[in-house]
Amino acid sequence: MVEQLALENQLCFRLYRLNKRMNKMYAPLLKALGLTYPQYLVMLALWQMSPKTISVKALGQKLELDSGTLSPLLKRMEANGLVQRNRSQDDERSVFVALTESGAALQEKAVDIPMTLFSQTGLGEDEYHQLTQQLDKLIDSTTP
Amino acid sequence: MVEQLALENQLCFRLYRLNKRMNKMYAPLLKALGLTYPQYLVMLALWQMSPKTISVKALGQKLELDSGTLSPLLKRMEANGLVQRNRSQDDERSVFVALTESGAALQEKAVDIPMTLFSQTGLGEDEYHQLTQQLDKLIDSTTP
DNA sequence: GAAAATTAAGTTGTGCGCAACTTAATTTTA
DNA sequence: TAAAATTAAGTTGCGCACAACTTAATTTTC
Repeated sequence: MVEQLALENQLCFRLYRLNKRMNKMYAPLLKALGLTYPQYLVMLALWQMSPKTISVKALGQKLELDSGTLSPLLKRMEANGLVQRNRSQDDERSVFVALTESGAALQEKAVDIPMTLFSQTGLGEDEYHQLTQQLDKLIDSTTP
Repeated sequence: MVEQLALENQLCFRLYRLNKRMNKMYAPLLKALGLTYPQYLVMLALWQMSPKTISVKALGQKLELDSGTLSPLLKRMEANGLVQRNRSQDDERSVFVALTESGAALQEKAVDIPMTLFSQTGLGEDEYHQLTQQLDKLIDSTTP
């Protein structure tokens, strides 16, 4: 057996498992808000820029998702009353996404989520910041 | 805006993006072998223990996947001639997964993948090992 | 040793995630 | 300015990933 092919030695497998575990830690908290994890990311983006709106294109660049993922996802979020979609007047190819009132109001119920999750990781501040730095380095070196 | 809710400050978002980018870096290499990324993980597990076989249950524990994911995935892999599935004689509830000849032979074409990917990250040995240590720490603190 | 509980694999339904494609609007180019 | 190229969103098809459930086999309990 080639050691490099061992499952435990794969960086990608670590990221794969961690990402799934994170998802499972978020799931119960987000379910209480009626959100899936990628929908939560959309809400984070919209809360952050509210009351400004953002095009599907720009949202896709922020979240690194294409229209094949975003279009149906945003449709579901609109059906759930979280966002509204409006075609741009300037350029009728573009669609802008805006928070509804209840979508904006949901932020209140979400403010504690990051701290709750941070506590659940059991990491110290230092370890946390070290890790984010390391991840940023790798993210930079894999710019799409 | 609450700073903690900012998209850029989320550890989970870093992991989410990195995991997706990793997948996209692997995709073309794996496509040449007729594998998807999770199928590659199954092959890594099987190559590592070959010629011993493994139950679907144990494979699921290794990869942190449940039967809802593994059953159809293994069925596709069997249809592609990579693995065989056999119900255990001892316990007819269990199914054991074994490499076919061509599945085992595929390892030769995969040996260079880890090194190729490592090169593409542009990370040094030190950075790489620091990162894996950090990730292991977090993985440990989120044991399912 | 028969009923109850547990276990392993598989099925169903939903939501991503993306490649490949379509449609319609806008921009570029000749 | 008319044709060609580009762009934005959406659709289709496929493969995960998982919750919730079903089925069948085994183990536990009384």
